[in-house]
Amino acid sequence: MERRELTARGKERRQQLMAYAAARFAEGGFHPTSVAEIVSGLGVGKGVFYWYFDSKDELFLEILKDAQQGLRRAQQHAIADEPDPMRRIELGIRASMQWFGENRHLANLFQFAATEERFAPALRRGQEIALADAVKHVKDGIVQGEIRDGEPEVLAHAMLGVINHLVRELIHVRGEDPGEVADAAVAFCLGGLS
Amino acid sequence: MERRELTARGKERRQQLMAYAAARFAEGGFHPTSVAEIVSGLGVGKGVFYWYFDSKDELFLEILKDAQQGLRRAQQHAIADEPDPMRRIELGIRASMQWFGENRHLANLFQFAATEERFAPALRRGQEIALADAVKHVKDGIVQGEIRDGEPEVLAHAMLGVINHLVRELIHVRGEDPGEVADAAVAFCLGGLS
DNA sequence: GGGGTTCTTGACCGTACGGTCAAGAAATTC
DNA sequence: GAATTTCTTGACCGTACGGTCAAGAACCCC
Repeated sequence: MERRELTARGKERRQQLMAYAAARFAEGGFHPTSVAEIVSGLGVGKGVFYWYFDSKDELFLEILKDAQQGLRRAQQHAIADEPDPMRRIELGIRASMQWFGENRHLANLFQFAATEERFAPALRRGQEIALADAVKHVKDGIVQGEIRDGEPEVLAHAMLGVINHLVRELIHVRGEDPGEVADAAVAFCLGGLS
Repeated sequence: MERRELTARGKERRQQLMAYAAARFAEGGFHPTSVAEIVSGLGVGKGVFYWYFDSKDELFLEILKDAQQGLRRAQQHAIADEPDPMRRIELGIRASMQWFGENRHLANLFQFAATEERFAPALRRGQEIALADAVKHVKDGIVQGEIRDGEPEVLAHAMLGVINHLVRELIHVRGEDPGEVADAAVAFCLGGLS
């Protein structure tokens, strides 16, 4: 979609729309949250929405992309200076938990995106990247003999499953501390890998 | 909702509607799949739908309840005669994978249900039961010294996370064999617990 | 085969939604 | 300060949806 250039003011509006819409989507669901609801909640006219986005779907995809980028950036930043694969895995898990702790509502959006065909491909693209990162570390760990031999992709998927689920159930629903949940996730995953 | 008595023929129709709707919801999403689409796909009039269900929402909740019951029944049946907690956990995992292998599309419905406030409570009720089952086995395992000390609920959640994610990504998306995926899940979970 | 019940039809209704657009306000540029 | 571009308004449009209902078909029981 050909996106026109925006001024600084315009970029801010765009961010405002995305942030507010993300919160509403996470709380009430994508479909039940109407465009009218989003703009009226922000006190602006409907035209504003369609000035910045071509459609409601496009907005959702942009939110999704932003979120995935943010999460990945947090992970990369956390493990940047760590050479040991096991430690990298641990730091990655902790960074993910931390990030989700600060962006609780986005877990809901990822979850929803997986359930609709038109959003699933976009979600998958981001997940493939996260998976590839994890797989690399697992392979390194196998080479070093710290991880039992097994299909690295399956092991990596298992870790993602633990992280996703604990984020949802313990951090998002039960409001537990991301640091403590991360301790449990790290212990479980490292045990599961060895 | 006061449900009237149904004849054998009526019960069959009801099942037919639920099965077909579940398949469509899983494939296209709950909201994008209209009632008109469901009935026309079955070659019946719209009145049939509203004879058996009060609303689209109620249908979804019934599908959800049925699915959760089916899964739990499969798990209970699998572990019925096994006294050892570790083996019970293993058999429970295998039974879950097996069941999801035969009901792939339902994983999507569970996923979606979690994202909308009006369905989340119903989903949660079923999950609490599954969690309680798992917690019991984990506690038994701790008593027996086969599982490291830790919050049983967190460990149980971690297992559910592994199962859910591997079902989605490996069985549903990649079409892998439930038995093999179960092997990996069991290995990862038992490692994570010990 | 008549009378009652269960089930089916599909046109119809009200509404709420995503999206458009002509008109104009603000900001920016010269 | 006029011209131009960026942004905003909100009434409006077409449509598709969930749900209703009067009418009737199918089935069942005596």
